[in-house]
Amino acid sequence: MRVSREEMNRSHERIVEGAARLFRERGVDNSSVAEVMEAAGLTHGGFYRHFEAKDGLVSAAIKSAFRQVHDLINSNMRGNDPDVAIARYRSYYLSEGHLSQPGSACPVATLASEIARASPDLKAEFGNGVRQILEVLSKCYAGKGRKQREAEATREFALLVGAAVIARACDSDTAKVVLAACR
Amino acid sequence: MRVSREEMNRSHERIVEGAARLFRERGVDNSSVAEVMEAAGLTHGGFYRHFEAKDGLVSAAIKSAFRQVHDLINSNMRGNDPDVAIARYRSYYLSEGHLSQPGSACPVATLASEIARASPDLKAEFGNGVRQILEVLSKCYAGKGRKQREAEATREFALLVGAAVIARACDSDTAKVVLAACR
DNA sequence: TGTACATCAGTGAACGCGCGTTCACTGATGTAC
DNA sequence: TGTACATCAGTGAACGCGCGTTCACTGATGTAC
Repeated sequence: MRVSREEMNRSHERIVEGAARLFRERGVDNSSVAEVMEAAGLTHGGFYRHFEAKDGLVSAAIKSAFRQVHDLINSNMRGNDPDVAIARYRSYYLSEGHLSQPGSACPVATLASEIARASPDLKAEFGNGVRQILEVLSKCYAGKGRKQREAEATREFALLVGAAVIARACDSDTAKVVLAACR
Repeated sequence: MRVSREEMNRSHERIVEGAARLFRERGVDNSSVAEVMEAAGLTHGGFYRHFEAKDGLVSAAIKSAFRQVHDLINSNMRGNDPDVAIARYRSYYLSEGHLSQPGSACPVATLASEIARASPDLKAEFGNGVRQILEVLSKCYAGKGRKQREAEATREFALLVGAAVIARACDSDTAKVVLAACR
């Protein structure tokens, strides 16, 4: 039966946020529309009142995941020394908590290889998210030119993404060695 | 009709090497058994004379992909200064050629996030491959203790994997910026 | 070395299954008067 | 403010499709004599 506009907006949000979590946990292709709808407390048929196809949900979920981590970085940096902020971010990124909770983790470390095979539109979406993260991290590198700060932030982020991706794909012994070297 | 043992061994090799390429290009779940067999010049039904299930092929393909890149690193280092070798490896890893040919590229940058959701056995397999790469790269860092050299090699490798993973998932403008900063 | 027979690599139709998507339907919501 | 009706968010059965896997079959290979 029809629900109110308010209720529908809440449903939409639950669908997108649930997808943002499920996609990071199990991958986009391994998360079915039915699972996403069930996580939102709905049935699969209603999905197409919210999106024309699964593709649209992927785009919305990526946006949502990036917004989430972007907010997290911003709030963690507020009131902190830039230097301290970077150290905290690195420590968080390579922490057991971040690595074992992919559903709320950085989408770059969880979704990148699937997006690598996706449409140009999704890649552009993903690129936007990456640039936003890099922009915030750049502020943590004092002195030198803007370009140099951006380059340093980029290298830092690439190191973190690489370490997280490798650690999650290996047995825990190998993961520990990799993480220890990168922390 | 039955074929000779020699012929069967050749088939097996074609299956595994084709899978190692296909899995890196399209992902494990997006490559069907039928596609792998077709790439090997066979039909899907014969697959089960070579493996009990697709899982076994994944394991063999990962081994094959790691062997391939491991050989490549080794032969590229032969006769080179350790310092030069690292620079060459970095330049190769972030090159257009390596990034645009995932089928013959480093399996860590292409398969890691899928393996992250796989069985402990596959993760152990993957961990072995990673450790072998790190071992060879470690030799390029002169002086200091063995542990310190290993840590430096690990950070270098994580940076490369992260940069490659990010670059492949973004629009080409963002990719260029990321690669320029990491080269 | 020949011969007779068991083996088994490879074929292609068929299986059950889960997927993304469609559709007729329900009934509360939103709107026009 | 009430009333009558159109709209449409959500339901659940049904669709075609591709997947991993199975199986009866074929005929060249490998083996025992």
